[in-house]
Amino acid sequence: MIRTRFAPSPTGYLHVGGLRTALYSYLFAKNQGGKFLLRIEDTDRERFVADGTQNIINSLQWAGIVPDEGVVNFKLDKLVQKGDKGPYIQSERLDIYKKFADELVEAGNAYHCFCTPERLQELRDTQQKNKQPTGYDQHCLKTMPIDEAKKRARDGEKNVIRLKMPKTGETVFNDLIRGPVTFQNKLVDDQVLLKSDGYPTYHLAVVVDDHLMEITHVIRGEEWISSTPKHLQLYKYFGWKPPEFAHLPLLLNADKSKLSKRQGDVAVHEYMQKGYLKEALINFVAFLGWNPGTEQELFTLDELVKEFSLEKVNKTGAVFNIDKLNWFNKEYIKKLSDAELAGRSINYFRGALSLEQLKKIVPLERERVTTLSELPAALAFAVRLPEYEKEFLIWKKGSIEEVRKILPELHKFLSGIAEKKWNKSDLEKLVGEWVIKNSYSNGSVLWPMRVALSGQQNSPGPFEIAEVLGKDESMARITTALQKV
RNA sequence: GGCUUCAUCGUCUAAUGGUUAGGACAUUGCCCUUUCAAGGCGAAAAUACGGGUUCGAUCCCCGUUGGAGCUACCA
Repeated sequence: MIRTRFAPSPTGYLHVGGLRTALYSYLFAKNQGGKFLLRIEDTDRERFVADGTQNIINSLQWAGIVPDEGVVNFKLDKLVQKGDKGPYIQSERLDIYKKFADELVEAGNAYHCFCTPERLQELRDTQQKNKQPTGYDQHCLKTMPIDEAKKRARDGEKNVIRLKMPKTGETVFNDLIRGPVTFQNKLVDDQVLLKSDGYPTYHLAVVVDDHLMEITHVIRGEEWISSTPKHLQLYKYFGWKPPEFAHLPLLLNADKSKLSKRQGDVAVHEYMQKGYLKEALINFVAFLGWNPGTEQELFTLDELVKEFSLEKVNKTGAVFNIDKLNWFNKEYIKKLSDAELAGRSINYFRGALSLEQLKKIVPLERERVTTLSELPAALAFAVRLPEYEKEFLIWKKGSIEEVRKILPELHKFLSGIAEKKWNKSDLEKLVGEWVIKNSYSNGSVLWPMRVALSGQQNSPGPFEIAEVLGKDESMARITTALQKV
């Protein structure tokens, strides 16, 4: 049984890079008929963000990436966990990590270290100055008898537990995306496994949990490649079978650096609030580093599940290009029914319109907006006629005299049209015939009619507006125009 | 500095030891058109560089250059 996990750290809100990592893990698991779990890695108390976990869960839920196991929900101010391999929140597993760390020390595969941060910093500085690789020099291991170290630790002296990395040979692993990756063991640092505050570092916790939770495939960001030999060494020391690893290429800023807050929005909820559709964000993010090899570009989540494979994930970092996202969003807005569109955008209207009203007017602008949040401004003219200059009514090839002549005639003609014919196609036909009969040009009639109805120089066509507005409101707006000229 | 890794249009990408190097977004021209969109048809735009291997390399190998990641008691 394939089991993957997404294991974010609540040091902030879920960002789009994390969303993609979660998505790929989810897609792979689902494609293989496996399980996808969510684990919260909250071992960094300094950077802990109180509502981070909640935000991560909400964002994933919004996107439709639902974990089968682990932290599956946030309800009534409480995290909901599911599964028999929990807890799935690392801060609730401290005793487990402690036990395994002690086990390593007992076996001589890890050791207590009492070095001060100052000494460590100094060490790094001189190593770098001498063009040496950086890393702990095993000072405490070499200079302190094991029993003394254990005693001092037992007596409560502040210390950390470090991994005792073999200093010969090499560690090789076969990355599912990159192929074999090799490291010289002597260059791998004696990483801290258990911090002096009793919390594990990522390296210990991730190995222990992935093993205990029976994760078969670790799908994570490329930034973890260089610490993978440490993880592999831990599997070896514990005598556990390591999972497969797939390191995903990074998401990049326009300048090709690792995607960061500094250069625009990165949090999923920001896109949510701006009115990007989950379908668009998912589709877009899925295509950053993966494609099906065909020319199909629009994929639902289910279709992605069917098509996804790690073999088709590429190795190069991908720039997060908002123009492409915008295109996807427009495509998906076009696909929604009027009712769905109205439902998804109603919150942006802050109660100003009912769902029924919205359903009616939303077709006017659906092809003209990029995000849902643009809808209230775009549709304002349909709710209430804006103030406008009478010059707006003059077509570029026309004149005010022409408007003064035609508009009253048009008003008279329209008022004679029956309510039941007051719809886009009938109006188009009737007015069209009327224009021809009077030998007017389309523009000299349609332009002022459209401006009269919308109060704007740019807008949807006059007939669709007229239908949405209804006869009474339409006639009232044309009367307003008449008064202006 | 050290280690790891990557390299096709501006961006996301496809392709194969032999192609006019394909598509999408963006840009741009034309058409449609009362405006703005949408739509239709076009255009411009890429294999980083240098060596090999080969009858032939974008593709395989080596090097160079460039980018990125890591280099914490952060993940």
